[in-house]
Amino acid sequence: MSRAISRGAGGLLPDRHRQGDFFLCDVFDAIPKDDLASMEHPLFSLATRPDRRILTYAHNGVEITVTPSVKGLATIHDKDILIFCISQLMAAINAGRQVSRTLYLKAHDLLIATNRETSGDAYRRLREAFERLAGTRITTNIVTGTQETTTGFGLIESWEIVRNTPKNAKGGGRMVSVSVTLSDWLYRAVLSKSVLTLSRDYFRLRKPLERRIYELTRKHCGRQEGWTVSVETLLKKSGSASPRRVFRRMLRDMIEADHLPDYRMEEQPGDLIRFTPRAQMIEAPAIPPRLSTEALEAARALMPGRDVYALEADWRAVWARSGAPRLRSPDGAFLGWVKKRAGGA
DNA sequence: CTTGATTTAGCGGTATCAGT
DNA sequence: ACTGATACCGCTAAATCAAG
Repeated sequence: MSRAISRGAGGLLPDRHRQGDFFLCDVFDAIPKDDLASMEHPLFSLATRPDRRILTYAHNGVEITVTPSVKGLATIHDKDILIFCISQLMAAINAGRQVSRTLYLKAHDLLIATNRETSGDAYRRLREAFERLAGTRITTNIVTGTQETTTGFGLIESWEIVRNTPKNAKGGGRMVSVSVTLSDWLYRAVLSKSVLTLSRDYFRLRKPLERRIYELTRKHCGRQEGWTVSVETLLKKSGSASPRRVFRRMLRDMIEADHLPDYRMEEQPGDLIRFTPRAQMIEAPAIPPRLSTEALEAARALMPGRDVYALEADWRAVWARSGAPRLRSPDGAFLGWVKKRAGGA
């Protein structure tokens, strides 16, 4: 009854849904101010109850204001939805498919990938998440010479949930499709591929703070040998509203749990935290295997009706997962994997 | 200046609360 | 059940103050 993986202090969530890469898009990378892009601007609330703070960041005369709607700031859970959307978009781009600002998703996929329940209550929460995402407004003023340009935008522009009317019990009230229109700037940021690949274990992180810290480390440490940061600046970068001592306590719990994918964390004297990449991160990124069009055609024949490019993306994920081995025959390996899948389900 | 007492600030811990 | 934020509690060290 008890899953070993979820036992113990602050366990990881079970890995119930393996799929393609996930990507993170830094909101401010889209803003054409180079020195801003290098900064961290916490946009998403870590709190589990409505956060109605107005966040303001100022740097070199540029001011950024994040204003929540009455529903509160978008939370880091809501960001998961955004990550999912961006990842879907990136998968389509990488597969060479046509993309647009509006994407259509299956509600079930979204809920599973973001580690939510699939109960009826989950639909309500998904709805609220969209409201927070669309309601959180970002305002910037950029001064160039004698002119000052002030722009405002939301995290997503619009959203739509389509569900069957709950007339009969048969399929009644089921959420069938979700369409999300990303804001223009976010869409352009994804198109220009200014995204960061996240560990597939990202969604297994339970704590919001763990997710946030991972994002920060992913961006700041990357593949470097280490990153040392003071608790104070980490507190600021994370956007946590907790006092420093409570925040420090959370960090120590994180160190104790040692859940962070790709990175190891330790406390150092002087109120410092050091992040070092785990062993497998050091290796240079491997070149993904190329598949011939013939192999894709053969895969299409093996699993008719399936999107072969999605299959390819899935297979690449599995390949990367297994340590990115050098393949003598990528086509053969791919077709073998597809055959196994076609036979299984 | 030294001594002692009092306030202040920071830390850690625990309980509570409102969210998922 | 578990999270982050908050409010307490007790403890310690530094800072402040009031005489001697």
